[in-house]
Amino acid sequence: MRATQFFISTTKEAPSEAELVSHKLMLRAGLIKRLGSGLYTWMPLGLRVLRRVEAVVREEMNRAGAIELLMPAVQPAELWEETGRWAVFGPQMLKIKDRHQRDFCFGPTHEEVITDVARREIKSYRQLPLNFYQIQMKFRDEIRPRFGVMRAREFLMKDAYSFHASKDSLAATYQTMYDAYTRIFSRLGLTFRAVAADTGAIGGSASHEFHVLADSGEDLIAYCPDSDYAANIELAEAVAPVMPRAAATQTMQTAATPGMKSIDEVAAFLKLHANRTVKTLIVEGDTGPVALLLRGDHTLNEIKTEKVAGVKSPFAFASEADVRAATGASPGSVGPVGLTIPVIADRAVAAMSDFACGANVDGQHFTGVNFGRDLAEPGVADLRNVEAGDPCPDGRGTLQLCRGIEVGHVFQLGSKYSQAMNATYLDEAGRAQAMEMGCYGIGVSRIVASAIEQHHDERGIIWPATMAPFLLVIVAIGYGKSAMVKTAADRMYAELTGAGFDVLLDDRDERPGVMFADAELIGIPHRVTVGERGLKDGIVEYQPRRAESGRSGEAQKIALADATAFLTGVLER
RNA sequence: CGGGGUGUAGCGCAGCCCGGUAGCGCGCCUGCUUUGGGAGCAGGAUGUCGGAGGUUCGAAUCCUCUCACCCCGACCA
Repeated sequence: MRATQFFISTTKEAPSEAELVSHKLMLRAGLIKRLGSGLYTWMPLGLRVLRRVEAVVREEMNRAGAIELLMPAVQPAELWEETGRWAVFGPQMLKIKDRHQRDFCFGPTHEEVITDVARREIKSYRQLPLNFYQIQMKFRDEIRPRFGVMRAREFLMKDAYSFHASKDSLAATYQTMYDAYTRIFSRLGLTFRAVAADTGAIGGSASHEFHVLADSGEDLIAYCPDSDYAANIELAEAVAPVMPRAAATQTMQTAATPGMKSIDEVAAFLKLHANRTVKTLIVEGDTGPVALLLRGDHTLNEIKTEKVAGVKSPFAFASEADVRAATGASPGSVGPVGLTIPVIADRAVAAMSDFACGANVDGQHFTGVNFGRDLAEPGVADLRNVEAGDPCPDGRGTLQLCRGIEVGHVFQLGSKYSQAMNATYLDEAGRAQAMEMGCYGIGVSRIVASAIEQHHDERGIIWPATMAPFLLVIVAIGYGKSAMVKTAADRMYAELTGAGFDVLLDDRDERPGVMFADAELIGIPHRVTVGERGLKDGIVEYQPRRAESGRSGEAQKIALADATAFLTGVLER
């Protein structure tokens, strides 16, 4: 591609809305343009990158035996009503009406559509297993779109759905997909980690997320340096303390804590560490409010909590009025002593003695509280988020936390959708059986942003070769003025393009600085500079795009006669 | 949904407090000079000041409403 026949629109300054490096660089490099909140145009240069990522995903999916198809982006409501998700999916789903006032949605995901395909097409166990995938725009009406294409409302996703006659077959395909994902993210040059993930209300036996590791990531991952344990913090188990509960040594006393609402205030006032206090959270339960007890310095894990028996799912805090009705006190002074509603303590709380908590009278707390003496033994569950230094659930070492960007998710669905939609096949005995299903997603557009998060410097993007929009840029200095430069650059371009490489010939009538700066901002992995200065001595200069390898440059001088051969060797690597 | 903030040329911003009819940098156009790290000089174009209403002789500026966008929060016992 010649720059004069392409469209490059770089800027020195990024629009003020951009927060994240990747967002700023994508805007500055002219990869994307914003149309509205969470809506982006992929400009020609950005689209090249997106297509590159797609190509790797497609290759590996095909290699793993998945079969590509393409489903409609707009889906009828009836399908979603069959699974009950029309009502359940919530405001994230963009619902639209056609001219006949019939309900549709812009697909946020495609389980319903693919299951409909499967139930129409698959009749016999002989046809199974099957794994279908597509690469398509999804729309999810995020509460707060942000970070450019990282959390956009419309985004490109690869979604695959597999169908099986047995759980074993599902497990085998699940592993195949897991391995394919590992290959995909490795080929794309990303530093990533597969982590155990929440299986949610859907159930099923296994789910893993693939996270690109980056401090800017929105997810927290708990991992163990001493074992292969890694889990999303939503899921990571906080194990019970090994030390048994100490015997009570204090008597329960009332302390006036006027106006104090937060644990920090109360703990500071009582001269206690927050880990000697218990906070009581009133949440909605299946049959009225439920009290949850958490150590003062711990944080509630809503995902784990909503799976606890008796707690309402989805998770919701009780209203202030309900808190008052259930406890007689306002939030801030609530405690478990004397409550008549169900009380569930986190494992850490269950092992506490002589603790402080709210007294169910505004402005009062108790100290020296003990289970079994001052109040009944509570129900016990794992309610809290793990913290760095917590013991690893597999018993080997301690947990660390890091941040990640979720770029992939594999899931064993089981028969949830096939049962709801009556997707059955006939087994060997001629009996109708619900198909086992798996689903496997990759955020294609998000990969582009996350790659930049991992690969950039102060000059711009540094693309891994597998997703670069061009592999090499020929910076031709004075292309329009110097016949010598034009001849050499054209020949090199023709030879390398002929050899199948994606080469950008910068034949613009720009000053050298502009061309160098653009090449670095856009992040093309290899650069060769052709100018009269070098050609007079029969040389051109080669420089790879590496972190911090700017103008100080360790440019390598190459004889013009050897240039094509040299570059071919470099690019093939 | 709650809180905060911002809307002025394609982009980044000033002007607003203290009302007098809009400016700077980058970019863009023309010409000349320049050509190995985002050129110089000269000339030029571009704005319903987010929208609606109000106050006023007069509104980018003050008031009201509204829309859009950004950030933070949605952990409080």
